[in-house]
Amino acid sequence: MEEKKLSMVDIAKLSGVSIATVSRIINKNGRYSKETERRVLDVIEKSGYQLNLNAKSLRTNKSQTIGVIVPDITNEFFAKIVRSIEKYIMPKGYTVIVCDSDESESLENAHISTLAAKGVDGIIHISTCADVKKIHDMVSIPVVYIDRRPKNAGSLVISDNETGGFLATEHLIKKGCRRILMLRDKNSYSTVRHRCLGYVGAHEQYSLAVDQTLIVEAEVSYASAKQAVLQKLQDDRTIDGIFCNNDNMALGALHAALELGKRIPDDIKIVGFDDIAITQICNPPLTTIRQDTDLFGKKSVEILLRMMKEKSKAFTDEVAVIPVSLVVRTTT
Amino acid sequence: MEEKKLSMVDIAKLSGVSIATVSRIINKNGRYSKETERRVLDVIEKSGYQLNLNAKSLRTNKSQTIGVIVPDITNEFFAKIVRSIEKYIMPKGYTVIVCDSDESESLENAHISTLAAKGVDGIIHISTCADVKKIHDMVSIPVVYIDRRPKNAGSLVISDNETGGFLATEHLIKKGCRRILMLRDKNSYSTVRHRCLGYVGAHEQYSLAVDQTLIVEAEVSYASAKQAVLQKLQDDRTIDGIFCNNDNMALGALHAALELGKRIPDDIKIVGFDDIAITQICNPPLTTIRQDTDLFGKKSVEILLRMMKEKSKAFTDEVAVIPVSLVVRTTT
DNA sequence: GCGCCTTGCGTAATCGTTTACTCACAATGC
DNA sequence: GCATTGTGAGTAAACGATTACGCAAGGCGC
Repeated sequence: MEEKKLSMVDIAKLSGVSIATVSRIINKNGRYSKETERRVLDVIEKSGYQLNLNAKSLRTNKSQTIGVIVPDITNEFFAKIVRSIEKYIMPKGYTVIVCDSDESESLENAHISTLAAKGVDGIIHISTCADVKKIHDMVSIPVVYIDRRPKNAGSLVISDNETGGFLATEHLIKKGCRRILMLRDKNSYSTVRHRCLGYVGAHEQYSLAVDQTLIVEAEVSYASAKQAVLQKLQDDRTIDGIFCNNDNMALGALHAALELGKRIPDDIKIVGFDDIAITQICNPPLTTIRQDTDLFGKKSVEILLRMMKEKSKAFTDEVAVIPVSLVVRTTT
Repeated sequence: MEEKKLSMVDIAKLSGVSIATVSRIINKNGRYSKETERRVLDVIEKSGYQLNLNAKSLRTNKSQTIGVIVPDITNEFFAKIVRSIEKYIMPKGYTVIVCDSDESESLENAHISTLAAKGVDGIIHISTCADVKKIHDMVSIPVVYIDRRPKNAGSLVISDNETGGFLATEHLIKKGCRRILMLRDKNSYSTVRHRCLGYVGAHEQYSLAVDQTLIVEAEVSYASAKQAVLQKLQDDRTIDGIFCNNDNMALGALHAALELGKRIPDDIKIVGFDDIAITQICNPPLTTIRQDTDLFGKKSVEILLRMMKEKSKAFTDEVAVIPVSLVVRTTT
């Protein structure tokens, strides 16, 4: 039961070669005969030998591991991105360490510290910070920032949030809305700001004045959004459309409207953002702006791999913008 | 920019002590004076030195890291468990590597291999396998199996699924249902089987015959569940209650019923399982059996920590059963 | 037959820690 | 005053891999 873990030395002894040869065979580095290879592989197989990746990392100074930091893994949008990242980077031989920052800067820093101490080769980061300069003063690991765009971020993968905001608002306008409530996240992430810009842009394009009182803030939760919309709809009876910062909030808005006896989409039309699963399941199904989580993973992995390869040279920062699209359902 | 990473040797030199002392100070192992401690800590602070955890793990043969394997991180129930595990184990100084097995046995094995190679100290595992004997022949790491109960699992943390099935069914019976459809997951995990046992048990307790044609299988997805229920409700007009294997399926069932013009809960009553967020948001809100994800994390961490501490001695397998509770909402 | 390349291996240094031994010195007990 | 104990440190040997370097033997061209 308590068998000592085998090391390369054991394998070398058991197969009558040197440990250098064993290493070469395991890494397929050449300089050995077919015959020895077979013998050694045989011994490895039979003995159940397991390479010690810690030793390997120590020696080679690469860990074949990346860190992924997300604000909340129970948020379906983030979970889907994580899944996509794993899907694209595992075939390249990397392991992923997922960290949940719980939207807290200090936890975020703690995670970065341990990731650095573990010697991860790179990080994909959905950061809660407004400015990430401190992080880069602290550690020098390739980082790709995704979804949100903090100050001093190098490489980036973000959705085209402004266009998203524009498409949503334009859609509402074309459907006849003239008094469109914009329900935005209280936090001022770039995602939020850009969606607002799109909202304003659409108004300009269609020669509608932007009424600042129609831009309302709430927490990023169903409950808070519902509360805020209940309030606002009672204060302002002219509202005929709502564009929400994300689908959870949109759901809150939807239910607030229904609770007040509004008919959806006749009295009020609603558009969300993200295109998570509930949007198809809720009643009525929610019109929304789809973000391509698969492409998020794919692009960020692509860029990170490139950065890690060129680690020594100063890599150039890359920015990838992921297109969004309007998905029309029943709330508009 | 390209500063060489500092090691303990550098710190030792810079502060004029030996590297042993530096190590002792970092690990607070005693055998140094307050005075030297201050000096060394100062140097460390100023130089931005980062401990190399790979070297440490290599030397000590423990990695302060655990692996968590889940079938699908985008499933809110699993994501919440992961979050809870992190919450309870991070304060103990452990990092978590989350692996998504995508419900595939081979991916599961691949993950276990890398986790073993990385030298994780323990694993918390929601396994897709029916039997995990092979795994334990392969590696000898403490593992706590949670949620599902495979054959040859050692330590376990599972919900009281049978009681859950019983409570759900009893509730339906008490509300007047006599022809209760049980919509079960196609896969035959222990969770599924036990919920069925509860369903049968409640029938017996209330002297109702179990009609096998009322036990219907479907994939664990909204769409598949909806499809199956649409079909079944058209075939059998006598059905007046539905107990579903999880909330996503229950939502499918709910919408199938609504689509057929049934009034909920007047014509048909529905109960789900898990208590994920949508159950409160959907329309009408779903009665369900709540699983305590927080306790799942807490218990499994507790047991795993114990197993890791007693690694050398043969630890005794522990089984923790998490209580479930009925949450009554509007579908019943 | 001589130089030179290639192939197939082995030797030993190295990565950054931890820790078992030392050891000097001071304090304490009797 | 002498044995004992405790304190603050240093030396060096691991941990398990990778890899630069060395070397022998065989093949090849000329």
